[in-house]
Amino acid sequence: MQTLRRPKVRDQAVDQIKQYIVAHNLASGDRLPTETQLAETFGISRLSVREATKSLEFLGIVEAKTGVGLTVGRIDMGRLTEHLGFHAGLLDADPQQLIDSRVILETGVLPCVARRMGADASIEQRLRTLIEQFRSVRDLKSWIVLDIEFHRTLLESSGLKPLVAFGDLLHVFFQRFRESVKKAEWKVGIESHQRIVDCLAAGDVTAATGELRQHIESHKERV
Amino acid sequence: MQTLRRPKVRDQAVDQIKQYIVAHNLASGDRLPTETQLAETFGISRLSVREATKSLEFLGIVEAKTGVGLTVGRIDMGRLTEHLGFHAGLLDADPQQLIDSRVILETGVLPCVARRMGADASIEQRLRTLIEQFRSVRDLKSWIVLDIEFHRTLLESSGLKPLVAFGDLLHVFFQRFRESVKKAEWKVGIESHQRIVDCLAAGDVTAATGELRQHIESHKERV
DNA sequence: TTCATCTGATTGTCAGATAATCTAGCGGCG
DNA sequence: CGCCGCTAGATTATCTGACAATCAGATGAA
Repeated sequence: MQTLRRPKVRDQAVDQIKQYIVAHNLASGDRLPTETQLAETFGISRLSVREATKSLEFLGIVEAKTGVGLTVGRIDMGRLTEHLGFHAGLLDADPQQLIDSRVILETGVLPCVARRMGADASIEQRLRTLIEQFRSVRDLKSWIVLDIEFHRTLLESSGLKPLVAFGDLLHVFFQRFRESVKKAEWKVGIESHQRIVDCLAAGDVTAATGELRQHIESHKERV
Repeated sequence: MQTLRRPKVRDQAVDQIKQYIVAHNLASGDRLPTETQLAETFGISRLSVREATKSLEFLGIVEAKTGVGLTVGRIDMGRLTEHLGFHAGLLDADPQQLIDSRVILETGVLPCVARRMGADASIEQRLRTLIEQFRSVRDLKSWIVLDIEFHRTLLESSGLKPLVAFGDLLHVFFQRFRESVKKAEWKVGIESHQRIVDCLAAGDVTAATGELRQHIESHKERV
């Protein structure tokens, strides 16, 4: 039997606010109508509008300042990670699928990265600087930060912003595996990063792809 | 100067609820106290508790059912991507990047799809059924619906849910070019779909990849 | 001009009330 | 005994009205 449920007012409000942002082509920092105005426009109480804006604010889609008003915000994955990662058990994603997705995503951009690397020397420079920083890492926490940074930079080097955004999201769900990385594996990971950049710089995309695949799939052993 | 601001009640509530989940080691589906009880426990009004739970519900950390109560939720990537369209990486992305991202995403899953196709005949069946439906299409609107359905099915065939979610998101931003597709291009697109499935069924991933790349990149002419 | 102050606008929080919805238990009926 | 509908209680969903806290800009004095 299909339980037909009345659509909740607050969810409608969420959709309408999002729709408002899109329709008016608002960017980060732009003003939104006040809560009262939104309530009147949508024909609902201010409280329902509030629940909607508070939800959107939680994700960073809107920002609210006391005495000022609502503005369009900017989603940052750091905050998202913080809220979602507090209890890894709640994340519903198959580890196997996460790994495979990352492999496809990151190996997929390599041809693009190699091409741009040839045209812009600063890209290789940036990656190599990161690898240097790895050598002075002492604790797991900073290793994780650097590892995420490295893979993010790799995606950024492709110049494809949508994939960077998606990569960030994957990392949120990936976090829990990272925490079980053993110290012995750090060194292996660093070497692996090194080889990937070397291959790319040499224009050998195939070798870089194989190396990166193996690097990411090494997480499967910890599942 | 450091602007010290009074910590907001609902943010404290959010933290306390998260803390409650961790402290009691609750898993997905477990009951939470009622809103009233939480309000009393935290010494705040029920409204503030509500704003906190609604925010957490938005992310999927908790679930609220009318007449039942609050339970701990399960965070899935699909829900998140649904709201993540506002991420700067996507809003700012130019058409070129969207196309390139799609190429990488969809060609990336092809090896995986071909592999699964060999093991499960229903996958090929599903794709071919869609191609059949294309032949009876009359207007642009239904062609678009079918086209999206085809590419979604392709991604689903890989079994990688995260990529399906991301593909859905990309399609939202892709919508605008689709509407300028000329009728003459329909037929080309349909033939293209046909060849992709044929190549996959024959196990020729390389040919399928080339075909699919060309198929998606044909949108570049309309930018 | 420059600075302190005032004022209006806007969000933040609270209290109380009513509607909608679900679960569980009760009782009737075959 | 077992099944079914129904009621009662619990719980979230929504609304109304009110007041506090905060901030940006206007106002006015030195």
